Amino acid sequence: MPETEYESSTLRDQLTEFLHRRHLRKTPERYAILSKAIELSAHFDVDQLYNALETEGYHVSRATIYNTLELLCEAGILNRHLFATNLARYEVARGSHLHLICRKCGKIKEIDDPLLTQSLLHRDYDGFSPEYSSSSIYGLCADCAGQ
Amino acid sequence: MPETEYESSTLRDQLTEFLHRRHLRKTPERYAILSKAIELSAHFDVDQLYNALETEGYHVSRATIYNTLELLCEAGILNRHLFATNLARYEVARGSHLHLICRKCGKIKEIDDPLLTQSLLHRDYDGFSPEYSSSSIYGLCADCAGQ
DNA sequence: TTTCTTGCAAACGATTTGCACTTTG
DNA sequence: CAAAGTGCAAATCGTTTGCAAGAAA
Repeated sequence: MPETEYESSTLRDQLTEFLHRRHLRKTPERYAILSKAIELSAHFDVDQLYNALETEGYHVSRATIYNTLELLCEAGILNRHLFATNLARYEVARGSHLHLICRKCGKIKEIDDPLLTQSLLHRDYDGFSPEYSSSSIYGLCADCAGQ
Repeated sequence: MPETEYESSTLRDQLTEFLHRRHLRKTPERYAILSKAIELSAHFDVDQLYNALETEGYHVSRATIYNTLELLCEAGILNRHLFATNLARYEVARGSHLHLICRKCGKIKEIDDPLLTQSLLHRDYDGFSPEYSSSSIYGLCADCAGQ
């Protein structure tokens, strides 16, 4: 069984468990949105998800997408990010996030750093319970710095 | 001389130098906005700055505030952040930023960590030139976790 | 006097909201 | 069937933009 399918079914189970625990309904829209989010996997925004679903003939209103993405964030399945622009971006939750953000062209490069994440999430924050972290390094990318 | 005044004049000089270098004009609005930004110091948003200026009888249009804050970011005097909400927040640039963000009530607590910042800014990022960093830890604050 | 800035109001665009209709439990 | 969820369109609201009037160089 391919790893992505394994992950994907795990996440679906995670959603089912979450919906059950909160007495919320298991609608097809919610699972369709989760599947597409997993498929897009890297940072995606609401419109990309909307278009991807539309392309394969599956129609869901934007309002539902907004609702569901918020739900998936609460379930800890997705993380929501706001970088330079005012456009929310989502990604499947993984512990480690280190983003190199060019403040000129807005390009975002992602770097994995499990060690940093571990150290950020396992400190004592005096009552605050950490769930996930996101570190952003702002600067100039090679292209923008070189001109 | 109090430390804040010292810092404040340094930042004003920094702005003057920046405007000179870029052949931009030294308008009273730009200095008024910088002064108020320094006075607010912690995270503030456009409206807080606007109201603070308005309260003391100094009128500047929002458009000018937006323009100037962007300028101050380019000058490296302020940093712009987007946390949970879609509202840009600014703060006087300091190397270290570690934010504890409650994903329920949106409260932001700031923690200083010069060591973390140093380690983030002095790595080799393969062509990318880091300028400043911001780390965000998302989770639940003591109040929201305890209910 | 030339060009940059400002202010105002209109435009924009991502997100939210209200409400009638549909579906899940 | 009752309550929750969806779709649609209108409303919201932070931010951007166009342009005429004002100020810096």
